[in-house]
Amino acid sequence: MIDAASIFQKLRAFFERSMPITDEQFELVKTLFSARKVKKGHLLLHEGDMTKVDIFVASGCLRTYTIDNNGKEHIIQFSIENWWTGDLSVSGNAPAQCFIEALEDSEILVAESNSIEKLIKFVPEMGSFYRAALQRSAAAKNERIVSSLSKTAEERYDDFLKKYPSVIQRVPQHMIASYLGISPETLSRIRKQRSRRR
Amino acid sequence: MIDAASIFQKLRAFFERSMPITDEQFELVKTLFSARKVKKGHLLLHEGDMTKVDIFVASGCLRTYTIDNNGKEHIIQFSIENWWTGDLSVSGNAPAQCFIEALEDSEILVAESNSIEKLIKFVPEMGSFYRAALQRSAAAKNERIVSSLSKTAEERYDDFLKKYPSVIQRVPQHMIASYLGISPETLSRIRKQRSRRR
DNA sequence: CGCGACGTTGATTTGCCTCAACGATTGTGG
DNA sequence: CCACAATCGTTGAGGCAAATCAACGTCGCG
Repeated sequence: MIDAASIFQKLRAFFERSMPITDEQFELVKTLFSARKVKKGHLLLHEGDMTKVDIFVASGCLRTYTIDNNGKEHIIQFSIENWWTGDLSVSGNAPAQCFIEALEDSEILVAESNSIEKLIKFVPEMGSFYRAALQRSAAAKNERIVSSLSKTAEERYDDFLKKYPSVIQRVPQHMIASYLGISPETLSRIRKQRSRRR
Repeated sequence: MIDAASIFQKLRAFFERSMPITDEQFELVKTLFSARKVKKGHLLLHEGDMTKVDIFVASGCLRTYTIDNNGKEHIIQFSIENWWTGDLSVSGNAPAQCFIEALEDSEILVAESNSIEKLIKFVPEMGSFYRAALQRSAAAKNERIVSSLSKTAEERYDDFLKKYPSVIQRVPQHMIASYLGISPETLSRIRKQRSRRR
C-alpha cells in the first residue's frame, strides 16, 4: 500500500473543479480506484485480459501507444497531471493493442471501465460529467484527424506547441515526432528552420 | 409536419436492438427529437447559434465536414441509415465550424445535445448506452488517426472498403478522397491499379 | 442542347522518408 | 571514477509517394 491519500486528494480536487462531491460519494470513489506508483520506463499492461481501464494521472507523465503491422510505434496521447487516459483498444474487429508507459515516475489511479459505470449509478451527476469529457475528447480527436490529413508537418508541430506547451518540455523529441506522425529527422529539421527564422 | 411516425419507428427499432424501451419512455423520446426531411444537397446549419445537436439518420446519407484555413473541405464522417452524427465542432479554442450536408434525400431526427441529457435523466439505462457509443466512436477515431499517420493512401482506401463497403456505392469518389485525405487524382489512380491487378 | 460536375490521365514538383554517419549526453558496470 | 554502450538529436544524400497543374472525355441535368 502506498500513501494513497494524497493521490486521491488530487482526484477529488479535479472533480471539485467542475462539480461538488460529498465525503460519502468520495468514499465510494475510493473503493473503485486503486492507487499505484509507476517508475519511469515501466509499462502498464493488460495484455491477455480484455478489461478496459480508465486512468487518472495524479503526477508524472504517461504515453499511450499502439504498434502497427510493421512493428512501428504510434503515440496516441500523452497524459500529464490531472489528465485521464485509458486503454481504449478495440473498436470491434482489429484488437489493435494499446500500451501505456510511464515517461516519468508517476502516481496514478486505475479503475476498470465498468467501475466507472458503477460509480455513475450511485452519483448520476458524474454521468454527464463523464459524457462531457468524452465529447470534448471526440472533438479534439476530430481536429487531430483533420490536421493530420490536411496540414504539413510544420503546421502540425506549431499546433502542438500551442496546444501542449507543457508537454514539450518533458517528453523526448522523437516521441513528439511519433505523435505527430513524422520522422525524428524531419522534426529536427523543422525545429532548426524555426529557430533560424526568428 | 411530416409523417414522423415511420421515422420514429426506425429510431425505436434502433434502440431496441440493444435495450428494451417502454412505450412511456419512448413517448418522452418523441418530445425531444424533431423529425425532418432534407433534400439532397441541402445543408443543416447551426451557424450563429452554438447549440450542439445530435442527429439520427433514419434514411438517406449525410456528410459532416469542416473547412480549413485554406478554404479546403475535409470530410469528418459519412452517416447512413441507423447511424448517429452530430455537429461536434469546438474543442475549446478554435471554433472549427462543422457543416452537415445531405448527400441524398434523407429523413433524420434532430435533438439538441442537452435534450439527450434530459432523456438520460428519465431513462438512466440510456446513459450507459450513450457512453458506450461515445467510447466506440473514440476507439474508431484513434484508429483513424493512427492509420492516417502511418498508412499509405492505398492501404487507407483498402481499410475504407472493408469498413464501409455500403458507403462506397452511394458517395461520389472525390468525397471518399476527401475523407481519406488524398487528392481525387490519386484515388483515381489507386482504383485503376487495383482493378488492373485482379 | 449546352453547361457544369465528375472522373481520368499525363507531366512535373515537392514534402517527407529512408539510410547512413556523426557529436553529445546519459548511465552503467568494471 | 573512468570507459564503454546506449540513447538521443543533428546533418547530409538520395528516393519515392502523393500533390499540383493542366487537359480531356463523359454523363446527368436544367
